[in-house]
Amino acid sequence: MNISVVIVDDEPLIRSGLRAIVDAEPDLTVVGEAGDGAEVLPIVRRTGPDVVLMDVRMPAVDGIQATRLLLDGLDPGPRVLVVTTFENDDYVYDALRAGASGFLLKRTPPADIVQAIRTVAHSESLLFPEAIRSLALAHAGSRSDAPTGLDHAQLTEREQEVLRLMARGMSNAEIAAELFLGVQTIKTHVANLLAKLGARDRTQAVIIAYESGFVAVR
Amino acid sequence: MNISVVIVDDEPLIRSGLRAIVDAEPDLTVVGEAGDGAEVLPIVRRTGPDVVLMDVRMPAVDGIQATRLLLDGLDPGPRVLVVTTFENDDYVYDALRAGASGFLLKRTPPADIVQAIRTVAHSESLLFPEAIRSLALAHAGSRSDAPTGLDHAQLTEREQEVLRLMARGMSNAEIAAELFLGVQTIKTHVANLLAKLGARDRTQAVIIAYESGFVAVR
DNA sequence: GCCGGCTTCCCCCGCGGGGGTGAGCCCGAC
DNA sequence: GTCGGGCTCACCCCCGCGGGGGAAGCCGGC
Repeated sequence: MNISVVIVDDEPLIRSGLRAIVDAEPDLTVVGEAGDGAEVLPIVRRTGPDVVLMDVRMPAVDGIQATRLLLDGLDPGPRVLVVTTFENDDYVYDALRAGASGFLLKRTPPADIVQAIRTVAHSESLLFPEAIRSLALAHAGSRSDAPTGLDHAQLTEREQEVLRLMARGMSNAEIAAELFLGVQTIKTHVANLLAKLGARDRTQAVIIAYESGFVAVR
Repeated sequence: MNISVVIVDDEPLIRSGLRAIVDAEPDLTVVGEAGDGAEVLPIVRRTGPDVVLMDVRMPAVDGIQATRLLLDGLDPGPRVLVVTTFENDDYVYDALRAGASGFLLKRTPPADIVQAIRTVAHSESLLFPEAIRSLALAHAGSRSDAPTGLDHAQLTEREQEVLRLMARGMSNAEIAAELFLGVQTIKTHVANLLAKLGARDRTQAVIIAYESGFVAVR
C-alpha cells in the first residue's frame, strides 16, 4: 500500500520542499532524488518507484527527455508527474507525448500534491498513458506543428466516427445500423481504436473521448 | 424516416419562423401548432409527433407544465425540445426535471435547430430522459431548493461512489477491490444505478455522469 | 412490533463485447 | 509494378457484463 516516490529537480530547495510534503504522509515515501534528468534512470532502475515527480526545466537533460528515457526503457515504468511553474507551458504536450501521467503546478497546495501522487500511483491501468498521449497529439494537431517522432496512435476518420457514436452510448449493432455497415466491421474499428487509445473497453474509450475533448459535454 | 414536429409558442411570428425552418427540410414535417400549453395535449394526442418544440414562457400554461402534462400522460411521449431565449434560464433545470430532452436557443442557426431535432428524434433510447432528469436533480441539489415533486431516481452514496469509479474506467472487479467488497455487491449497485439512470450499460452510465456534471473533465 | 430502504452477497443464464487471425478491396505512395 | 494503409467483413473463443431472481443484516420511521 506504501507508495514510493522519486523526486527530480535541479533546485535543491524545491527538492527538499517536495520531500517534506511527501514524507509527511504515512503512505508516501521518498526513495530517491535526482538533480538532473541524466541521473534519473539509474536511480529509478535501482529503487523502482511508483511515481516520479519530474521537473521540466533542468540543465542537461530536461524532464521531457528524462521521461521519455524512463518509459522507453522500463516496462511497466513508473508514473511520471511533471512539475511545472506555469500552466500554459508549451512543454505540457511534449511531456504527455513522452508518456507523463499528469501535471503539478509548483504552487499547488501540498494536500493536492499528495492526492495527485496517490491518484496516479493508484491508477494501475486506469488513466492510461497511451490515451493521454493520443490526446496530446490531437491537441497538438489543432495548434502546433512540431514533428513529434511518434505520431501513430491517432484515429482514422472511420474510427473517429465510430468513437463519436460510442460516446453517444450506442452499441456496436446500433452503430452498424447508423453507418450502414456490418457489425463485424464496427467490431474491427472498435478493436483498432481501443488499441490506439490504450483503452481496455469501450467505456474507457468514451472516458478518453471526454477527457481529451474529442467529444464535449453538450 | 420522416420526423413529425409540433410547434408550441405564443408568438405567431416565432411559430411561423420555426415552421419555415422545419418544413424546409425534406425529412421534417410540422404536423401541428399550439399557441399555449393548454392546447398542446390534445394536439399531441391527435398527431402523435416525434418531437415537440416547446417555448418556455407562455401566458396560461407554460412550457414546463405543458411538458410535464405531456410526458406524464403519454408513454412513450414525444421528445420535447425546450425553446428559450436566454442561456442561463432558471427554467432549464425545471424543464429537464419535467422530462425535456434538450434545449434550443432562439438565436440558434437554423441548420443547428434542424440538426437538434433530428438528434433527439433519432435517439430512440440514446440520450435518455430519465438520466437527464436525475442530472437536473443533482444540479438542483447543489444549488436550488424547490420541492420538485419527483425526486426518485437519485443515487445512494454507495451508488455514487461506484459510478465515480466506473467513470474512471474501472471494471466491476477493480471497483470491488478498491472498495473491499465482493464483485456481486458491485454488480448489484451497478444494476441499480443503471436502472435509476435509465442507462443500458456502464458506458451509457458514464456518459450520463459526464453530461450531468456528476464527474467533470479533469 | 412491522415495514421499507440500503447494503451486502449468492445463484443461473444469455449476450454482447473484445482478442486473435485472416482476407479481399481500393487507393495512393514508392 | 509493389507495398502499405484504410475499410470492409468473416470466423472462433472467452469472459465480463447485465438481467432476473433471492436473501440476509442493519437501520430508521410509522
